[in-house]
This record gives sequence, C-alpha cells and structure tokens, in this order.
Amino acid sequence: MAVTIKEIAKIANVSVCTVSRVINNTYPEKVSKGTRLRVLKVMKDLGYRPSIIARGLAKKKTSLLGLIVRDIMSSFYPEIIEGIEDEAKKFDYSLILCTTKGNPKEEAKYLRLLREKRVDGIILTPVINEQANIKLFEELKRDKIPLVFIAYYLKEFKGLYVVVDHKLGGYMATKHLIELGHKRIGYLGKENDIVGKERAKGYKQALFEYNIEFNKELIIKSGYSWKDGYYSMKRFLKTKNNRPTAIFAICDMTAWGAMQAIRQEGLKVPEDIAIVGFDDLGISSLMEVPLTTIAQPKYEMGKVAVTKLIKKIEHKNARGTILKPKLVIRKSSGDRRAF
Amino acid sequence: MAVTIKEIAKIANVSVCTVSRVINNTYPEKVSKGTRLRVLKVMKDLGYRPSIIARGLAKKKTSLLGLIVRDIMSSFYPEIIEGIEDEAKKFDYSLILCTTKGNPKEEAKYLRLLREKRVDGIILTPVINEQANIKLFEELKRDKIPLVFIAYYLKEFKGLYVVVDHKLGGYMATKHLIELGHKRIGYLGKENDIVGKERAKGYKQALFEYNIEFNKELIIKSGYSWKDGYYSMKRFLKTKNNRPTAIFAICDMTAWGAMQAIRQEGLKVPEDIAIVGFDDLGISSLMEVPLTTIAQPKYEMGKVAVTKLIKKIEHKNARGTILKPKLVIRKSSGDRRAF
DNA sequence: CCAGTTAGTATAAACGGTTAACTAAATTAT
DNA sequence: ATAATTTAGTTAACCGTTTATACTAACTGG
Repeated sequence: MAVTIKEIAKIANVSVCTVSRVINNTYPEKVSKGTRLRVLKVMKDLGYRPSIIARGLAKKKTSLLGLIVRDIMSSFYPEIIEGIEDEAKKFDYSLILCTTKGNPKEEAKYLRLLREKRVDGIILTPVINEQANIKLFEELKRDKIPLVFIAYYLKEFKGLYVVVDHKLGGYMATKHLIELGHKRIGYLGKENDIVGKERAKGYKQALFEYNIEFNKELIIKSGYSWKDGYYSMKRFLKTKNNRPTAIFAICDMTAWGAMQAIRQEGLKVPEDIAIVGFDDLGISSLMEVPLTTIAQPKYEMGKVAVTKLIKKIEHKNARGTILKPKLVIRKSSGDRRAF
Repeated sequence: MAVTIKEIAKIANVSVCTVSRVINNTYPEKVSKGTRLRVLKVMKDLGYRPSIIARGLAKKKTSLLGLIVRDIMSSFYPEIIEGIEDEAKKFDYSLILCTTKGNPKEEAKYLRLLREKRVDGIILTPVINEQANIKLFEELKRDKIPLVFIAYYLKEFKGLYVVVDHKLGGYMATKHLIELGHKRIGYLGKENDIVGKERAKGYKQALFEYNIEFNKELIIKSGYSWKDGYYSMKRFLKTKNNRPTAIFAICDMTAWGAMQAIRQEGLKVPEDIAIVGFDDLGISSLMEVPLTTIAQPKYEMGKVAVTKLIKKIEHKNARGTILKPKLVIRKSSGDRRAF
C-alpha cells in the first residue's frame, strides 16, 4: 500500500542499501552528494515514510512503550500520563495505553499483549495488594523488557519504581493541622492497603511527636472515592457526637465527599471542621472552598519514570526513586495564609 | 531475546509452518492432534509469545490504532478515551496515545509518526479552526489508513466523524432556562469557532422560538477554561448593572469559573443567577451546587468511533454520525425537580 | 605499468512471522 | 495390485527494513 524502500531504490536507480543509508544517514561518507540528493528527491516526491515496524523487526526495537494504569477517568492519572507522554516524545517513543480498572486479570492480559507487541519497556501502576502477576513480571525480565512501577510498587518484585513518600505525606498533613491548633484530628480512609497503611502511619507519627494521644474513635473507615468519603462522613457525623475539629482525608476525592457531607449536616469548612486531602487533583483548587492538600508531584513522577525506563532500555544503571510530597495550603484547612 | 517460532519448531521437531498453523489454528485439519499437542506443550514450556510486529509485517496489519486528542488533563477526553479503549479491546486493537495540546504542529508530527508506525486506523480530535493538516489527511487516505474525527470535525475534509449536535445542545440548554421562566438569559462563551458558533446558534434559535428578543448585551465573551469563565463573568458583573437572571455557559469548566465569580460578588446560584453548562464532566455532579448541563455522550462517542473505524478497516461501509446531547437537570438551574 | 587504496554502490542474509505450492505416506476406491 | 485421494507435513518466497560483506571503478604511489 504505502511506498517502500524498494520502489524508491528502483526509481532513483540505486540499491535499497543506498536508500537505507540516505534515510538513516549512516556512513554518510559512503554516499555521494549527487546520489543522496537524487534519493532524497524521489523520497519526497513519493511521500515516502519508512515502516517502523519493518525497521523494528530488523533492529529489534519498536520505539513503543507500554503504559498500564488503573484508569484514566480519575483525575489522578492524566497528569502522570502527561508527564510520561511529554518525556517519551523527546526520545521518540510512543505510548500504548492500557487501563486495568484495578482488575488483575486485565493487568495480566495487557502484560502479555505488550510482550507480544515487543514494546521496548513498560510503565505500570500495579493493581495493589495483588501478587498474582509476579510471574508475568519475571517473564518480562527474562525477555529483557524493562519495567518501572509508578505511583505504587510491589515489594514482592524488586525492580525500578517511582513513588511518593506516602508516610511523609500523612505526617505533613497531620502536622499542618496540629500546628493550626487542632487536637482532635480524624483520619478518614483505609488502613489495610499499602497506600492507606503508609499515610495512616504518618498521621500517627505526627500525633505521637506532638504528644497527642492516638484515639481509635477518630479513625473513620473510608475508601478512595467521593461516595466513600461522603457516606462514611455522613454516617460518622450522625452517630458520633464527639466530632473531630479537623480531618485528614486519604485522598482529595474522599475529602470532597466528606466536605459535602459536612455541609449537609449544617457545619462549615474550615470553621467547624478543617480538612486536608491528599493528591492535589486539578479541580481541588477550583471548588468553592479550595482544598488544602498534600500534592503528589504527578507530572514529575511520569517524567522520571520515563527517564529511568529509557536508561534501563539503553542498558544504563537506574534505581528506584521516592519523591517528596508537598503541602499545598488552601482554604479548607483554615490557615490564614490561604486567605 | 524472546523465544521465536523457529526454536519452537526445532524443539518440537516440526517445521515453522506447522507451528504457525498451530498458533493461528489455520487449516486445523492439516495438523494431527498429536503434533498439535506436542507443539502446544513446547510453546507453553518456553513461554512463547508470537511477535505481533513480525506478524504485522507479513500480514500488513499491526492491530494498532492511533488516538490523537487535544489533551488528557481536561476531564472531557478521558471518558471518550475510555469508550474507545473498551471497544478497541474487544477487537484486540491497542491504542497509541498522542496529545496535541491544540498545536497543529504537534498534530502534524503525530500524524506522520502514526503513518510510520503503520497503525491500522486513526481516531482524531482535530485541532479546530486549522486546515493546515488537510494535506496530511489526504496522504493517509492515499495509504488507505482510515481516519475518524471525534468530538469535532473539519468540513474541509470529508471523512468519517462522530460528533454531538452542538446546536441542538445550545437550544436545549436555553429552552430549559426559558421554561423555568427566565427572559434575560446570557450566553457565556465564544462565537468564532466551530463549536461555539453552533452552540450560540442553538441559544439564539431557542430565544427566537419563544419570542424573546436577542440582546447583544447579554453575550459575554469567554473561552473554554475555568479561568476564562471566572474572569469574564467577574468583569461583566462589575461593569454591567443590568445583569441576566440566567446564564448558558459554553462548557462546564467555564460555568464553574463563572459560578465562583458570581458567588464572590455576593450573589447566589441558582437563586440570583441560574446557570447551565455543556459537556457534563464527571465532577459537575459532585460540587456543592451540582451543575445542570448538556451532557455529551462521551463514552458512547468513543465506542461508536471505534466501531466505525473498524468497519472502515475491514472495508465495510460506514458513515458519519451526529449523536444527540442530553439535558441533565441539577441544582444550578433552579429547577425544582432537582431538589 | 601494476599493486594497493579508497570511494561509492550492490548483494544477500538476517529479523520473525505467514502462506501458497509442493511432497510423501497412508488410506480408499477400482 | 494399482490408481486416486486424503492426511500430515515441508519448502521456500515474501513482508520492508538493516547491515556485513563483496564488488568495481578510479585514483595513488612506487
């Protein structure tokens, strides 16, 4: 269908080898100027585009990177993906997008698929709390397809990763509230998955450092969604009368749900209950009461992941990185500096 | 690096052709059960994965689809992409993700790249108001790489498309406000690009049908971002004293920005100013005052685009589709049904 | 004037699959 | 017993590149 190197060669009256040399500028001294110009002209006239897939076969390099994320609808991943894409583009890699929806079966399917597509490397947010696919990771290793975990990593499989320090983030959020004078600080979130566990650890550490006794009553179980935050908070406010003056929510979405619940109970944020989230989603700065939150350097995470992956592809050394989160002060925590 | 068909053949003591037949189950009658089982076993033992890129070269099919969107950070595209991905997966196509950031140069670059990668088809949200790349579209046509426009289309290039009826949407939004009793309805948005023009047309048509005189003073120029909406509205409220009782905003982000401006002027939504947006972004239902909006069937748009593209790839007939938008009533327009 | 360089180009074997055409052995029909 | 057919498999060309090697003039130096 498309024009091939052979046709170019025939029309320019040279061999395919010469054409290839012109295209890639290999051994430039081996092609005379006249020939080069003639070939170039034919290529242009015919609108020739080399087939990267044929080249890939010959060079064992596809310039394709696999990207497996949980989903793309949550506002968390797009920023990471943007970082990845921008950086990958610089090195002429394209991205194959795969979303797992948190389903390890899908993850497995895509891992196999990407192997078949002979991608040069894979960036992956693993389905958390699942070691089901460790075997597949090993197979990738055998095939020498580098892999880097992003956002989360599995301690069961040692490999490259780029993550944020969740514990430190939880610590920073809680410390911020403590320094604003709060003593009764609730934790709204999970404690039984890798991420929740770490963030809760930071929360407890901050309490400990400031000599505030940990109070189990102030742990409000909640998942990561808006609904989780909303209903958990609502139920809590309706049943307990001894409410906290501040909340550290496991993530921004949860925080937003909680804020809606708080408002519906006739309470005000931050006056009655201050609140801090985690992630710093784009919208978190745009709501009526902008959310104080622990920002994950999402864009940078993506960028760094690509850098590391490419290093690995080029057989250079690379190591895992833990990035520092950042406290972003807005109105929801009631800090005067935000007004 | 990875195991090849040749190694399988050697170990199973058959020819590569036989192995290929086992893999693809072509001419199943030409491989005896014993041989098939033996080959299958060797494949499994060695963890063999066929190279789709080698296969692609032989079959002239990569099972790759190019996806070029404006960006991935705005909440608009992810839902479309999800529709695309889910549907593509059903047919074993993978997606190469490309974002243009509205830059025609980037679009051109990616169009070329995707051609080089020999994708089987391309889905594209074209950079609007730009015909710079028409030539590239023509080249794709020549190479028989099918293309479908999604969300917007360029009338300069006739080809497949899946879009929403923007004019109808504008009409529905305005009609909704009129039926709630509003007479002074503002339009907040652009009128000089394809999309804005259509939405504004619908707005005017509704006014006309209900015998409300069009008032130029109620057109508030604004772009598509939160900031655009915020500053345009703020400026308008500060300078004009004859304010509208309702606003039809060109998109949800603009509407959110406007709402913030309205609140900061001490006015209430929907009591003082009712507001209707366009798009129905995920967050629009989660804010303190949920937004009434014209929903674009984003997920479906993605799905349909893939369906059409695959039809075209398989040389079946396919035509452009205009989907109907849907009015989603929430609190911001002040309709009692939403309370 | 001829061997040795060198510049410029061609040849052909990969890369990892698919597939049309062919073949040998076993089975069936005559 | 022989021819025809079926079954199970092989061979080899091809897809569009890259690249090591080979080749051929023209040029250089002795």
